[in-house]
Amino acid sequence: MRLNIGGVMSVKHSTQHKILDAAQTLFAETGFTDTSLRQITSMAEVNLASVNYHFGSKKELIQAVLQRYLVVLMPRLDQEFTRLLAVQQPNSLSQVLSVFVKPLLELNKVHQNGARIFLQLLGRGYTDVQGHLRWFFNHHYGRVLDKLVLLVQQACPDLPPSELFWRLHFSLGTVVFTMASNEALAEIAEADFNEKVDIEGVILRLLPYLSAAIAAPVATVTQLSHTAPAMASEGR
Amino acid sequence: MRLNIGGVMSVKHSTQHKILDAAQTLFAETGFTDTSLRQITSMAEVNLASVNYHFGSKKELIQAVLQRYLVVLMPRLDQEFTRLLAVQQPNSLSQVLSVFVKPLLELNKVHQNGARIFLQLLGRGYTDVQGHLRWFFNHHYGRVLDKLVLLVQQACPDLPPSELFWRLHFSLGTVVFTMASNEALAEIAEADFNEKVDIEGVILRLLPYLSAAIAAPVATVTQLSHTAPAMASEGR
DNA sequence: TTTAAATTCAAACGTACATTTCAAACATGC
DNA sequence: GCATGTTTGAAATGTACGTTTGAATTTAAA
Repeated sequence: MRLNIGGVMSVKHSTQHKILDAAQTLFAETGFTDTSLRQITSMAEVNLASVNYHFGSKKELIQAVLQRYLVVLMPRLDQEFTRLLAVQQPNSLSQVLSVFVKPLLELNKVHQNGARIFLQLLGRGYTDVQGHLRWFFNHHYGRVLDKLVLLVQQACPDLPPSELFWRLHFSLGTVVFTMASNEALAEIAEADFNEKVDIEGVILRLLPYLSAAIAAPVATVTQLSHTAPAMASEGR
Repeated sequence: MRLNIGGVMSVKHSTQHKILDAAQTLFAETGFTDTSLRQITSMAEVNLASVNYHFGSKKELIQAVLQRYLVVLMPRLDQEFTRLLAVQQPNSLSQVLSVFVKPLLELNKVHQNGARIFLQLLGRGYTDVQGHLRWFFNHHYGRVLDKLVLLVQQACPDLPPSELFWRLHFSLGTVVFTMASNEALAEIAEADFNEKVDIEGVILRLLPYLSAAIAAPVATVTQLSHTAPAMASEGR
């Protein structure tokens, strides 16, 4: 029989567990498409067929790897969002963004380096094609993210909804890309600035950056046309 | 014989040209690894073997696709950077970032939707594994980007170099991710806000966002430890 | 027109992949 | 200890890939 992903197999590292551990590492490093089941089962020291036996397919394995973190993270985030929404006066933007920090870092309890690995996987999920992952995210966790939008809206009442939409996606891009190339960046940072940077360091560097970015003054039409004059686009 | 990428074959669409056009579209949509030469040659309506005949390998095709834009964009950027570096008093951050707009939009002359396609390809180049592309970028255009760093440094003299390093990469992520998912975002924006958005619109929305982000106040140690208290990380 | 090079073409090659198969090993409750 | 259900194992299947080949065709110079 197969499945039973959420169940408590535990005790000694089961085959499922070994597969998940190897898969997340390789997926985070190399992306989903560029990681083969043979690499995974070889690193996990299990038989090739066991992936399809336990998870059904590679696609479902990918989702299982993400689920392990999402089922921990999203309820925590939901709880934080709900708490912030309950207070009387609106929260500041940096307050809103700060609630990500603890839940994310608690992913380190799920697995060593869990926070980094999860964010890398999230990045892969958005940049690799993997259409099923986008659907997967929205279908399961769309409600939670709606609360985030509401909170940011309250924190930045002057921001038009469409501008807020774009800026939240800009911010998602910042996080996701940073995490996808995290290893390379951390290496360079260490070599060039002699600065050891862990995932917590990166997250804390992101906060002021994103706070300022999302709350930036909206460019007026005159400013825009002055900044980038002439140049008729042929595009679209 | 093969190669002669920069040459003026023109007249009627040559096989090389047709391959490049099809390849850039598919690469931008699906990424490098997930696009097969068979898809490309089928869309281009040329023989499968012609890719290897004209470009040598898939890897070299990828580089050729990018080169078509880079050879136009980078000298233009270099010229703008040099101009800004020549003026007496330092430029503001938004002045520095604004110089990207025109050179980018001029890529629409290289090919229809060239600016969007190039930025999407750039994103793929950073997020897909493709180690050779990172080397390719740095080797050919590292000098130009050094000037950008210098300009931003002058515009934000209070920013420590390591902080600047991270923020520039955050910004790269913002741009690259936005462009990679540009199509999906533009669709949503149009559906939800009845707002037609082209590549120029996105770029102009990015400017104030990035300006504010890069110039954000640097979080002090006390601020950091207050924002995210306790929670000892087990990571790394 | 002849000739040689450049290009196209259909076919094949070798490799790697996800997935399936089915027998063997293992565990578990009776 | 036997029988039953679960998990593993080695091997094979079929598909898709990048690349190579060599003959056919087109191009362009002599």
